Amino acid sequence: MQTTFNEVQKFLLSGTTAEIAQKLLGKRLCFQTKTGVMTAFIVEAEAYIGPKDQAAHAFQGHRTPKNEPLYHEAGTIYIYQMRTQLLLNLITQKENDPQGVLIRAIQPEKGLTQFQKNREVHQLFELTNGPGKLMQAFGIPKILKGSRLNEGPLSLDLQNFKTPAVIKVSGRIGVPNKGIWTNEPLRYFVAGNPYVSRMRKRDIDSKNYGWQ
DNA sequence: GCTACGATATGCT
DNA sequence: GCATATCGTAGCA
Repeated sequence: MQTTFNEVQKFLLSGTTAEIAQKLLGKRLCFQTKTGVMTAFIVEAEAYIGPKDQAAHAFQGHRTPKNEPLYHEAGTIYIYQMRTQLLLNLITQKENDPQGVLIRAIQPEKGLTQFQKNREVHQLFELTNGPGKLMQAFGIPKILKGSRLNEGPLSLDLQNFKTPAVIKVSGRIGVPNKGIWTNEPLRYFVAGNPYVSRMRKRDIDSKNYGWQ
């Protein structure tokens, strides 16, 4: 049984964007490639709260072709390019309510060989512990910007998921000098999971990786 | 056209 | 921790 677009959309409308960012932890991302399917669990996500959020691309209703997908309905994929990296966002809320969740880190499950082929690293945990890194490891193309989840190669699986033992909260990364928005607790991650960005070695739960 | 700059990654100190 | 690589896009002329 596969998750449908309608189910994903319902899920992405089921609370505030901050709540959804939190609920996304442990959910499974699937990417269909020519050679097979690659899957990974979300371990870190940040919420961006629309026009009032100084750190969001839709701050003050800013709207251009570049961030247009932000204004689309829940379940739309928004890919932002920063320098040479791509960043993956899932749109939450209704049409014209530009909110979304930035996927910051994942834990690979199936297709690990393909992940490592796409992105060679010395340390395994370096593979997907950052927003640009995970896009490279997955090999997700920018063309998916503006398309919908579960209708193309990229889908969100709500049936097979893990449950975080402890969810931690912090201010968002890379958001300096933005008043209260710099420290607003809108970043959520699985405590102890080694794939979370900026995770300190001694905080890693090497037994369960932070899962229940 | 030209310029400034960003939700980063990496490598060096 | 801090500099810097390096690229698409917006904003303006």
